[in-house]
Amino acid sequence: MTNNTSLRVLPNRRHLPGNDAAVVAPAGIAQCHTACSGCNLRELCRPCCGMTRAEKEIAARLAFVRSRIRRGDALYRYGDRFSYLYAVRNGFFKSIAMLENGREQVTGFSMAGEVLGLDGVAPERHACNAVALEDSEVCAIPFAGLQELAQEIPALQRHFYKTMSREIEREHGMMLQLGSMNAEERLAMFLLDLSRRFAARGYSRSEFHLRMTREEIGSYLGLKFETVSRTFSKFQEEGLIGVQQKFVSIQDSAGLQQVLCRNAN
Amino acid sequence: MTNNTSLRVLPNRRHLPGNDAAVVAPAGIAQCHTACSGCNLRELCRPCCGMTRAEKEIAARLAFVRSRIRRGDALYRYGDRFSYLYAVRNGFFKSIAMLENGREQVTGFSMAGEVLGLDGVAPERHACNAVALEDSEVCAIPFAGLQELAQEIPALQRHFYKTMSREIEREHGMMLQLGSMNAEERLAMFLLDLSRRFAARGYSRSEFHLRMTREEIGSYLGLKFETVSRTFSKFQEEGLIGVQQKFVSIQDSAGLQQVLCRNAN
DNA sequence: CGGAACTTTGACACATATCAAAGTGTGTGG
DNA sequence: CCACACACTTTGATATGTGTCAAAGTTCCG
Repeated sequence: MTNNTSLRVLPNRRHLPGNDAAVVAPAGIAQCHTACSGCNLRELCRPCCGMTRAEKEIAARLAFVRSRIRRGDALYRYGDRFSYLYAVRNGFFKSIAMLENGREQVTGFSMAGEVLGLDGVAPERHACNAVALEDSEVCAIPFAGLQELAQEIPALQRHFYKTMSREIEREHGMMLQLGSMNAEERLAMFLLDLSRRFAARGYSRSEFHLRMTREEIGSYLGLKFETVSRTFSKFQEEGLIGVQQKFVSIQDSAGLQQVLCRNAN
Repeated sequence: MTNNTSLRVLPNRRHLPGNDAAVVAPAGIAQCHTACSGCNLRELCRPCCGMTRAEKEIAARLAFVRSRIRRGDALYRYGDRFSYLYAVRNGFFKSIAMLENGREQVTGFSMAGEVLGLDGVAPERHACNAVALEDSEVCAIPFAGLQELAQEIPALQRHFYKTMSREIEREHGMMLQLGSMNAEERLAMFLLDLSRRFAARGYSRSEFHLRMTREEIGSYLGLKFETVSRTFSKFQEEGLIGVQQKFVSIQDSAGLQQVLCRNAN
């Protein structure tokens, strides 16, 4: 059923403390110098805008490792050594950060064309778990190689800076959301954000199915799952959206946007 | 009173929409190729560990512009063109992010040795206001020059990556704090974080005075200022800290740390 | 000295959490 | 293919933490 010529399944590594020799790309994974044509990665792999032909040739040197992650499996875990950035080719991931006392929280959802793993650059270990919410494919980009290459190609360097800075921006936005918004506003922003990102990838802006549970949404938004569920119901009663389990249709996008304003101080 | 030979005061620019020609470093500011000896910057300016003598000479090419910011003045404002990163030499800053609907929130406090302005890299405009909470001095580091230089010096490049990644880490931590902690836990973390940062700079770990108001702390932690005040009082009653207006003494650091655990789910 | 900004404290309101129970969907093994 | 178990979702009743409003106290600064 699976095509093993160029893709392999990453084994579902259980995280054992101290076990970090067996890193993310086991020897078994086939290396494929993909041309990346047809890949819908938008952020990291495609600084083509600013690249000369020569630079593109250099870029071809960088060996991307593609791999499949099955639903429920971890792409990486807290404490794993940081060696790769991951560009999501397709599928859907959640990132989970941990605090010392065992508390954890979903810090983000990643879909096709987005980059995972930036959290690991400074500590050289991953600071969170990344788990696939559906069967997914990623390109593993060796960070050391990327650094070398960026040293030669200023456009790539700039592009990478921007990717990181955009992540900082995104988190600023989340802090605003978590720090100063009520449940309705948080969920409205969440839905509008998903809608925008699906649209940017050519999917419907108004109908999509959620890959995550109410509990995961709640964790991400700093709410309990019951509150998420109630707020979904409320939006539905108000005619803003239609919900049926994981299927969501946005019926009044402008109305959702107004939710963000109506409680503004 | 002010020594104008090498330092000048940045004029207090009121932000006018569309006025971004007059950027952060007006012609009047004296350029000083500081040797940075004695400067206690820890993050950006001093990747000396990995630098050879030749690299250090190259680094000397990068012209840092030092400037003073008076209490209450903005180092940069939302929408300003991004040209510089700022290393805080001394003093104290708050960063304020804005949302479309006029809502705003303190997203961070910066003290000596920390870097300000990373939010501007991707959008090429600053995404928040940075305001001095006391008379302060910064080194303005031209980002374009830094990029060029980093192109030549891999160690600097890596150092800069790490600086950005550390900022991402910090914001993950804030998301956890805002998303899953109650008021006591948030304030305990805040105090312990301040304590640690002061200690790292050679100041007392147990006694310091807050540069920010209760309202600014509240904005940062996603709480109202009354709640901040009440929680301070509660900690004092419990013997964890002593508070007198802006002066805080940490009397039971371990006890504060236990606050973080006692409500852990 | 007077006023402004900030802080503390109290009383009460309200949003969200908590606890509980029923309902729905989904996948698996017989 | 059905039946069962499990995970997830919805909804209700109640509890609680934090927000809101108000007033008095403190500090700071002109």
